[in-house]
Parts: sequence; C-alpha cells; structure tokens
Amino acid sequence: MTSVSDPARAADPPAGKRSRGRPAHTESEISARRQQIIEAAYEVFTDKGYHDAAISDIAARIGAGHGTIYRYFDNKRDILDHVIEYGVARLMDSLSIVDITRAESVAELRVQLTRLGDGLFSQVVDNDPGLPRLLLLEAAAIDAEMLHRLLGMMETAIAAIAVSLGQAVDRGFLRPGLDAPSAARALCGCLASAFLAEARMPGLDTGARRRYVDTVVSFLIDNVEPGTAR
Amino acid sequence: MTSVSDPARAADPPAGKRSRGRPAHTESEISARRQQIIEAAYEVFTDKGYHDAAISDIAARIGAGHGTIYRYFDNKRDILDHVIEYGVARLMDSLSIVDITRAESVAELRVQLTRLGDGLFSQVVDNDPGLPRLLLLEAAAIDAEMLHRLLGMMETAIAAIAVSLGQAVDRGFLRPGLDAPSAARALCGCLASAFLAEARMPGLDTGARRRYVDTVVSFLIDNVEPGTAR
Amino acid sequence: MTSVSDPARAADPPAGKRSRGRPAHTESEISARRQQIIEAAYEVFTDKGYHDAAISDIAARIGAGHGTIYRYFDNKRDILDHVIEYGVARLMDSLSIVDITRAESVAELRVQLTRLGDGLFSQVVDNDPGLPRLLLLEAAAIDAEMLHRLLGMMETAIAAIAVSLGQAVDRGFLRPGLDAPSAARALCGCLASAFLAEARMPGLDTGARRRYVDTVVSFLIDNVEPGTAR
Amino acid sequence: MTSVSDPARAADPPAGKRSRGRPAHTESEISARRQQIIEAAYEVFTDKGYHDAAISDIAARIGAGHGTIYRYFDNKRDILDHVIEYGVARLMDSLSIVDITRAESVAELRVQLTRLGDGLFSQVVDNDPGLPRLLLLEAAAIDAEMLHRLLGMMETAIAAIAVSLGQAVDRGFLRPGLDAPSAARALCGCLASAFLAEARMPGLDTGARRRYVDTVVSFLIDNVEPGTAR
DNA sequence: GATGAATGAGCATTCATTCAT
DNA sequence: CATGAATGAATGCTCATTCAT
Repeated sequence: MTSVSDPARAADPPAGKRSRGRPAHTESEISARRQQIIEAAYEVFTDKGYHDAAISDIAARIGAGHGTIYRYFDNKRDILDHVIEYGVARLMDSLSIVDITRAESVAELRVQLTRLGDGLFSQVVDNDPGLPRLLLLEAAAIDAEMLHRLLGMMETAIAAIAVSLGQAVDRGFLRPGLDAPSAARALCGCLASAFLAEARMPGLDTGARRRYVDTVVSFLIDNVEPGTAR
Repeated sequence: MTSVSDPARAADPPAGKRSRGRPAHTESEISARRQQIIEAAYEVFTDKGYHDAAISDIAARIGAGHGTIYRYFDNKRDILDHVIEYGVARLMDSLSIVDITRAESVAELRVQLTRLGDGLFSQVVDNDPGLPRLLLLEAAAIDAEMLHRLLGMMETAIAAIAVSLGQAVDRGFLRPGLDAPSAARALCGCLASAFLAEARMPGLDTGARRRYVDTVVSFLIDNVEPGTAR
Repeated sequence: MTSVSDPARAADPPAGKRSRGRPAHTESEISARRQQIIEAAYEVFTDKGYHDAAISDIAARIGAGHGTIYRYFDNKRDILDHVIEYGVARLMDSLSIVDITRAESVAELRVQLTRLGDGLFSQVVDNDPGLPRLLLLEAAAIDAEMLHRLLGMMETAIAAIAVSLGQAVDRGFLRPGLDAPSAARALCGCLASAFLAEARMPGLDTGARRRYVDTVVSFLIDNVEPGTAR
Repeated sequence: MTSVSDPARAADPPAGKRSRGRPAHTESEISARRQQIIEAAYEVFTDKGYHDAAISDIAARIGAGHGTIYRYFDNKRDILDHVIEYGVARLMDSLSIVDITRAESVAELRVQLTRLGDGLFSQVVDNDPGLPRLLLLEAAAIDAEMLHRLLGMMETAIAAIAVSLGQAVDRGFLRPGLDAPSAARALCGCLASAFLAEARMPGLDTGARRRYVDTVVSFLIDNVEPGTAR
C-alpha cells in the first residue's frame, strides 16, 4: 500500500519564506517549528472545527504570538493543507501494520483483513478519535478544492486496495469475477461508516465491533458466484 | 423503511410567528414563502457551503430583501435545520421507490436491492447531486448538535434497514448467522462511499456503476457461511 | 398652579391625518384610538424603556396591527411626545389636590405642603411608579429636543411654585428675604431626589418618608434670617 | 466624604487581555490607550447619547479603526461602564475641594457649604457641562443594571453626607432634631436640580447662582425647631 | 380604515492579516 | 526573527417605516 499523500507538500517552508543570506535558524529548526504549528493546529481544528478555530488559538497552544504563525504559513487555509497532510500520514501509519498482499491463503487473508479492521478501531478510533472526524467531516466541508483533494486521496487509496484485491482474485483467494475496484470502494465505505458510528457513540461495545469487522470481511471473502448460494 | 425525518419540524411558521386574528396572507401562502426560502437556502448552502453563504445570498436568490428572511426564520442556523430536514425528505422520497420487505424470493430481493442502488444513482446522484454533498459533507461540519442529529438519523435508518435484513435472514433469503445490524451499517457505508465518489467524478461510466451496485448487492446476498466458499 | 403642558399638543390627529370627505370614524372615535395608543405606549415605554420598546409591542398591547399605529402617529418619536404629555398630565392631576395659595396661616401652609409631599408619595410613587422614572430618567435621555422640552416644563413649574412661594413670603408665612425662585427650584429638586430613591428601593419604610417630607417642609417654613439661629 | 466609585473597576486591561511574556507595549501604554478610548467615549456619549453613539464614532475620534476599540473593551456596554466610572471620578475630584467635617463653627460650616456649592457650579457645570448630563440623564436610562448602579452610588454619597451632617448636629452647628439622612437626601436633590437647570440654560446669571446656593445653604443652617420661627 | 408583509438602513462584533518595533 | 497592536472587510440581526391589499 503506497502513500497517498502529496509528497510535494512536505513540511518545509515554501521557497518564498526561506531565509535569504545566513539564516538565524537552521532549516531543521524551521521545520521543527512548522511541525509544531501543524500539530497544534491539528489539535485545535480537531477540537473546535476549522471555522471556529482562531489563529490565536493555535498560537496560544504553542505559546507563541499569533503573528508568528504567519512566518511559517501563508494563511489559515495553508495551515489546513498541512494539517490534512499530517492527518493522512497518521492514518497511513495506523494502516501500515497490515499488508494484504502477503497473504498466502484464504485463511491468512481473512486474518489479515480482520487484523486491519481491528487495527483501525484500536489505532484510529480509540487512540486518535479526532482524526476520522477531521478527515471525513471537517475538512471536506471547507471548500471545493479541499474536497477534491480529499476525494482524490481516497480514490488513490481505493485504487491501491483494488490492486491488492485483484491479486487476491488472481490467486483464488476471492471469488472469480469479483470486481476488485468496486469491492475496494465498498470496503472503504464500510470503514468510513464505522468511523462515523463511533463518532456519535464512542465506545460501541466490543461485541458489536467484533461482529461488524467479521461481517465486512465475510462480505469480501465468503462471496460466491451470484445465484449459487442457497 | 420508515421516515427518519423529524415530523415535528414541518415547514410551518413557528407558533410565535403565526398571525393572530384574520391573516392578510393564508397559512399556505406563508408556508409557500418559507418553502421558497428553504429551497433557495438549499441551493446556496449546497453551492457555497454554510459558512460562506450569506443571508443576503439567500434573499437575493428569491429577489427579496434580507430582512424578509427573518420574518420566516429565527436565524441562519434555524434555516439550516429546515434545509437539512428538506434534504432528508428529498432523500427519503428518492428511496421510497423500493420496499425490501416485500421480496418473496432471493431473486426478488436481488432485483429490489439492485433497483434501490440504481435508483439512488439516478434519482439522487444525477438529479440532485448537491443533496449527498449537503447531507454527508456540509451539514455534519456545522456544529456538534447538527452532527449528532445527522448521525442519529443515520442510525435510525440503519436500524430500519437492519430490521428488513433480519426478516430476509429469517425467510432464508440471506445466509443464516448474518449479523443484520452490521450488514445494514455496511450497506449504508457502501452507499455513502458511492455518493462521495460521484461528488468528485460526476458521471462515472455506466459500467462502473453497474458493477458497483452488483458487487455490493452480491456482498449481501451471495454471502455464505465463513469457510465454506472455495 | 397652572398647567405646564403644551396645549397645542392635544390628543387630536395632526391636520394632515384628518380624514377628508365624510369620515368613516368620527373625530371622537379617532381621538379615542389615539388615546388608547398613547396609554399603551405609556405602559410599554415605562416598562421596557423607549429604546427597547418596539412599535409592535404597543400595537400588540391594544390588539392592533403595528401598521395601525402609523395611521395615528407619524413615528415612534411622535408617540413619545404624546406619551410625555400624557405623563405630565397625570402628574399634574396627582398634584392638583393641593393649592398652596389658599393657605391662610403658617400652620395651614405647613399642613398643605406636607399633604403635597405625602400625596406625591402615595399618588405617584405608589400608584404610578413608572411615571417619575419615565419623566425623570427615560425621556430626558432620548434627544436634545426632548430634554429641552422637559426642562422647559420643569422651569415653568418652578416659576409657578415661585409665584406661590412669593405670595407666602408677602403674607409673612415664609421668612422675609427668602428668594422664592431659588426656594422653588430647591423644592423641586427635593421631590425629584425622593422619586429617585424610591425607584431603587421601592417601599421605603413609612417613617423615612414621614421624616423626609417633614424635613423638607421644615427647610422651607422654619428657615430664619441667616445668622439668627442658634 | 469617601469615594463612591468602585475601585475594582480601574482603568487596566482585563486579565484576559494582558500580554503574556514580554509585552510589546508596556502596561502603562495599554492603560493610556484605554484611557484615551474612555475619554473619547465620554465625549461621544455626552455629545450624542449612548444609543445614538456608534463604536465607529469613538474610534474616529481617536483616529483609530473601530476594531481597535475591541482590543481594549469587551463591548459597547463595557465601555459605558468605564465611562461612568470615569465620570464619577471626575465628579469626586471636583467635590474633594471641600470637607464639611472640618468646620469648627456654624460660620465655618456655612462658608464651607457655600464653597462646595460654588465649586460645583464652577468646577462641574462650567468646566464639564456634559458630566451632570451624562450621570443624571444619559446613563440612568441605559438599562436597569446601570440605573441601579448609579442610584446605589447616590445612596452611598447620601449616606456619607448624612454622617457629616449628623456630626454637625452633634456639635450644635445644625438644629437639634434635624434628620440627617433626610437632610442629606434633600441636599443632593437640590444639587441635582441646579445641574439640570444649568443643562438647559447654560450660564444662568451670576446673581441667580449666588442666591440659589445661599438659599439652599440657609435651608440647612438656618433651620429652626418647627413652630419657633416667626 | 386596518393590516402585516416586505424592506434596508444601520450597527455591534469577529478575526484573519499586516507590519512597525 | 518574533511579536501583538492595529485594522477593516464582512455579516448576522433588529426594527422603524412603507404600502399594497
């Protein structure tokens, strides 16, 4: 599963912001400051929402004057761009524990997919509950450009998953004729749906989670040729 | 599938706004004006997003002064409430073409679910593309109360679907042991996922839609006892 | 004590408002409606203050549409003018129970002044507590024109009182050399001061009122040639 | 006569507004700005009245943007609070020239009271004509809370004066049996009455002022046991 | 005459952004 | 570089006033 973040948007100051002449602070110090701001903004945006968050909230969180923020970012929207990127990277980290492509049997695939689902609940929903809310709810509503970017990343992710699923079909782990792109999209939808449910009712009982992951994994793996079941 | 909209929030003027004695305009005329504002707001919110939409934008769209809006609604947030309600009602209308509970065989269930999926694409995505964006993306980001309300409606819908799916299990149309609540939630996630995809790339080719609906329906119907496939 | 209200501002509609041709309502009916509005406005202004009172509050109080108000008065300020006039008339009524000029001895004068003071407390402060607040506090702050008008009325009243006091001096009921205009002005100030105190602490104990009235009356009557006391 | 202003409401920025860390501007500079705004608002409120004064009027008077005002005060009402406090402080300054409690004889008391009256005319009415109008007329009409606060300060002042007058009675400078609280209240009313007269007819002739002060002072000092005069 | 729907002037307030220090 | 004082565009909302019915 490859990164879906835009590598051009790394946490470096834009060229126009780089110090000319001998810098009083090293590049890495600047990067550290930028990262600090991004993480503060991540928390503020997650906490209050983008629109209700003030630049001064972010500045206060790192103990800096709010004018300082503008030395590292062009404007509020620019910060959001980097916060989203940071959030996506965190999400990717949480998902990286599993690589579906390594399954050597149907049973192994089921285990890995189940582990992926469980991991999302434990890593993301429990440890970082603001993350799905930020990515799924908050950011998409900012403006058309951001929506497009997020959906683009989702399409990239779906495409990557589709590749993995296609391989699983080829290896006979999933039924012949399964449309891998559709299955990948459906899988992503199931994940998002679970995130949203948790956003409203944090701490669904363990049994419900267990059944949900099993059901979704079963949809994928225990899917037979239409008309042949029952 | 029962309505998940709040019947108490009908498009009538609040009690305090109702004319005493002989009204210069009938109740229905007032309702018509309110409805006109709601629809204008629906378009403006869909177009620019709630935060970027100004009251005067809505007023301008119906060729009225912005003060007029406040004769029919308490404040901007109040308008949103009714716009959401209106959007949900539109969605319900689009979904009402199918009643899963009436299926008398697996084949019929497949036909009905497929028709539901196709209907969502044609009725909602094609005819009313702003609707999913409003309900799924825009509104949820307004504030915690609105998010809670929307997720609550979604849970209600999931619960209703779960009932229908449970009946299908009982009748043997779906595999024994299928967890109906999980399946219902997954189904909703798949729908939402498709909406989002369409929001970015309007007019996915017909084949992709066909395959997606078939794949999701197959997930549900052609799901066999874990371990028994292949 | 003559009226200090402006006789030109009677409760008749301005010429421009009078119906031409055969009136659907008689002049007296119109006058009655105007008076009804004035009294409603008196209550509303007294209750909420001029700025916080809405035309619709007044209309609602007489069960009429707020557009109706404008058939009888030019604008909100115009209503205030008449409300003030009405309030002054009420005040005059309350004061009319005593006529200082009729005193035939110092003792009688003392009785009459005391009765005047007691009457102000019982008639105005107790029965009509909004009146002093309206005239002393609310109205004077509206605009320069209203302030000027109110102060003008007060000067007229002071002048009238000064005449009475002058006669009392001439008759030997008050000390020779007493400056009647100054005494009249001081007397009015003492009254106003008491009104304000009551506005804050409604229901001062009876003893305090008794002592206050006696003290003020004594200031006037038991005032001797400077340097001769003690 | 002790101060009746609320010492807690000093002209310092609210705690939440104080700069953390090294301030770009010193506390005194911030105080200076606040004071500048208060004085500008004092003039604007005095000139146009609270309701007709716009924040931008105040800002314009100090040549600042209107947003600047909100860096120093929470809202318009907050400004008023400080303007009133400032006005009261000015009034107290004007009155502080005399201390009645130091009189050692009736003659001295008469001199001091006369000086107090003359001082009020010259210090307040002539030098600061807007002050009595602001405190007596404008502010009291803003809302119930402000009215209560002003009347409370007046009661405090009356109580303080009553103490002084009580001492004068004890020393035999005023007649035995004089009710000091009532006399104090009457005295304040006489002062207010004079202020109002001046508000309408600025520059009463010197003789009238002379006679008024003498008359009021005489009321107090040349007051004998009821029934003993003439 | 009576009504109340419609209107928009007017204003308090917020906050992203700039820039002098 | 860091700061925060200053700014004003932008907007939600109120309500006196008008006028078509």
